[in-house]
Amino acid sequence: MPKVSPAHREARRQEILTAAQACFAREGFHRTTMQDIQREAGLSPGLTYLYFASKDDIIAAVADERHAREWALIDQARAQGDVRAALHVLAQGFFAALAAPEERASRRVGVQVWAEALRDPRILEVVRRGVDEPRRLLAHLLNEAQQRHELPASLDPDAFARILIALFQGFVLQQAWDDQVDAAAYMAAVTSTLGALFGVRLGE
Amino acid sequence: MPKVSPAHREARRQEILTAAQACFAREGFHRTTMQDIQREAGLSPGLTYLYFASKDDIIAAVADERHAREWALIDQARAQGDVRAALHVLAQGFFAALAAPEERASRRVGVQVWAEALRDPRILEVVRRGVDEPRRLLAHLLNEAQQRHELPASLDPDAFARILIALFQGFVLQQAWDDQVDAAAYMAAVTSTLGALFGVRLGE
Amino acid sequence: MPKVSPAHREARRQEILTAAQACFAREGFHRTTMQDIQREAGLSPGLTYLYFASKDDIIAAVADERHAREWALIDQARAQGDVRAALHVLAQGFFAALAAPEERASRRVGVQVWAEALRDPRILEVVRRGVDEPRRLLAHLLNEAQQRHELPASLDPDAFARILIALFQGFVLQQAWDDQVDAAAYMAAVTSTLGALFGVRLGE
Amino acid sequence: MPKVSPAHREARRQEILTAAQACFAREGFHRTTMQDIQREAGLSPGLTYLYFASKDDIIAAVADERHAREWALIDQARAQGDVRAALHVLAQGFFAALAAPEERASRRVGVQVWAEALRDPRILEVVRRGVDEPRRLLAHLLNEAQQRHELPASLDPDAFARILIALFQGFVLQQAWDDQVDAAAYMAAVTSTLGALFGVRLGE
DNA sequence: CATGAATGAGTGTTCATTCAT
DNA sequence: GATGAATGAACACTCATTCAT
Repeated sequence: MPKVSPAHREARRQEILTAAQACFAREGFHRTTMQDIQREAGLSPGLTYLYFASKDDIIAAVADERHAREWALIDQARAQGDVRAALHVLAQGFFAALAAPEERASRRVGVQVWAEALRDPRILEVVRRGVDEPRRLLAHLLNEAQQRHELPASLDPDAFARILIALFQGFVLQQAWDDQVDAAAYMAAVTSTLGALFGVRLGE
Repeated sequence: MPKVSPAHREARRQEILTAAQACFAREGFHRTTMQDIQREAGLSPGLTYLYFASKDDIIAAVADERHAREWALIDQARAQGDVRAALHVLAQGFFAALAAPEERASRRVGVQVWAEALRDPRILEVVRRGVDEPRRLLAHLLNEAQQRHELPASLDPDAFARILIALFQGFVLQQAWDDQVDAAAYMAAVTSTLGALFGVRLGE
Repeated sequence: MPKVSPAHREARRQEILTAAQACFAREGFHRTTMQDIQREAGLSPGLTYLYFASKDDIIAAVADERHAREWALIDQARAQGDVRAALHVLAQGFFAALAAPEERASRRVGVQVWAEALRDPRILEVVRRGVDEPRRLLAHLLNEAQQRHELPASLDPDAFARILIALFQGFVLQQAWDDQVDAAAYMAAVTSTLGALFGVRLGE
Repeated sequence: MPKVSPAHREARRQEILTAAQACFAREGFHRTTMQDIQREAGLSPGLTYLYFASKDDIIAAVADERHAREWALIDQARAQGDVRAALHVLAQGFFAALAAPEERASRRVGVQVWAEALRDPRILEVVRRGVDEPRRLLAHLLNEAQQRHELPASLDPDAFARILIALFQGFVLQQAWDDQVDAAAYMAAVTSTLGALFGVRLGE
């Protein structure tokens, strides 16, 4: 039987993750020390280890967190009856994340997670699922669109899903390196480019 | 008067960078120790420091290296008299890099460089130039294509250049996480997507 | 709330300083490694750094320590109502330090501190205060003695204070180089030399 | 048979020692690297080792050099027929060294040599001879002065010789720490203090 | 549960010295 | 003789993690 309520435990866990994400955004995973995180969270070293077994665990948990909203979005898209509506939900959701200034720190951490995935298999797993899940949904949706002749039949749905994801990822990178990038102009260009294929404005 | 020829010096420098890149691809920047690099290169610790002042210097040099081929490509593209030919050179060049299996290690390092740019201003500089230079060239070429009515006039050339770069970057990421991704299918999808805009097959 | 009492902390600090002084006396500042100090103190490397930020910090603290007893002596002398009594306290105190065999290690470290002062401004500060404070007090006392006609009025009190200090410093050096030097004979000679000026035996 | 003339060899040796002393005065023995000395002297690393077997050898040689002038002075004093004249030569010689601003660097190195003597037996030897030789000469001269009743018979000549040397050493220290010290005032005070014993002005 | 003092293997880097040329 | 590239042991210091309290 836990000595603290599950709610309290979860709140503590979140405190640590929030503190960690703040540190990671500022200094990166490897320049951030456990002590940094502990100081930021106002917790003792020992306590941290009651919630996470290692620093790598915290990194993995932060990576996980980052994808939580994406999962929600995927589910929401899946719930739409209509292909077009589903695509709309996805487009809106992902590009909203790109435009929101308050997500900047989170996006910076995201880029680091992408690199970390190359070294830590657990994080690779997280990242892969973060790509594969939307990709499968998108491929499914695109396939349906093809069957309705809203999209050229010659297009490979899976490859095209990768394109849509790349358009998101690439912009996250470019924006991480330069705050001044015009997100709206990018989205408009994406919309009109894809519109040429769909005969529809996706981003609206 | 130096005891070793500049050519020998340069060869040594390359040995170190090659060894470093191999280590970085395997273990990442931060899990790679200087000793790892020295062992891989078969050189003593002291010698390494006659060529690079610090580990960060090596990382920066590796980042630089990675962009050298891109610069060459850019120059080659610029040298083409024809917009279409120039775009063709760029498309071929970048996507060839995506498909080549022997570039895998290099691409993995590239992803890490992207993350490192968020922490080291010198690397940010390198990465930014690596994006800005192609972007400007692309925007210029796209603009010319518009004036020849080969591309819709409504398209923002700069934003569209970012799209092309994102298509490259996103695929690098997806491929870094999963070897099995079908590069040819991706390129075909990109080609046909853009072809809808251009009325031309770029990737051929 | 600290887990260890301030008293324990201070004891630990002293352990480190004592160990450091022992090493420094044997091997000098620069041949002594942090590992030497840690081994001598029986402490782990990490712990050392919870008490001192750097090796230089330890050296500075050791230098400081060395002057602590001198300050106490100065204060004690200042507290004397009588010039003669004050001079007596100083003379006794300083020359007692010269004669005590158990202070040998400390005196050896002292000589090194004198040299280190030429390189480390923080130590220069410590050393300067260690000279200036006694000098000012001595000059003041000598001046008073002059006003009582116990000392020739022609004597420059400040310069004479420097002489008294030099007599101490020079002997510390000579003794550091050769254990066999006869401290008692030196003190007797100093006493009779100065006695010729004062018409009084200082060192008794 | 040497490949270079002895004169050339000696000149080279001097170049190295001069460069070393300059470095030592600036940075101290331990912060000065062999490379610093080599750069200052404009010589290659290998060449340095044809003249000195180690860095410690250079330090020892620099220490030796520092005493060369003192030996000359001692010899000059010994050559005087008259005790008073001999003391005069010594007093003039040593105190001239204290006042000369161009000797500042040399005096700074001297203080470091004093500390180094505690660690390196070879340097201890040099330093000891640098003290013992003058001390014996002074003791001898003072003894003669006593026999002429120019000095109280009760004075221990050897201890008094140590006093004279201490007056020199102490001032070297005080001056090394503070350029602004008034050398003339110090010498005047020494002169009048000792004059009370001798009934003669030594420093003039 | 919570603390924070303590650990110690490991890090990037330096530098006196050597030796093939 | 002279060079300077090369060596590698040693250094000060860090930090993820543990565990007695």
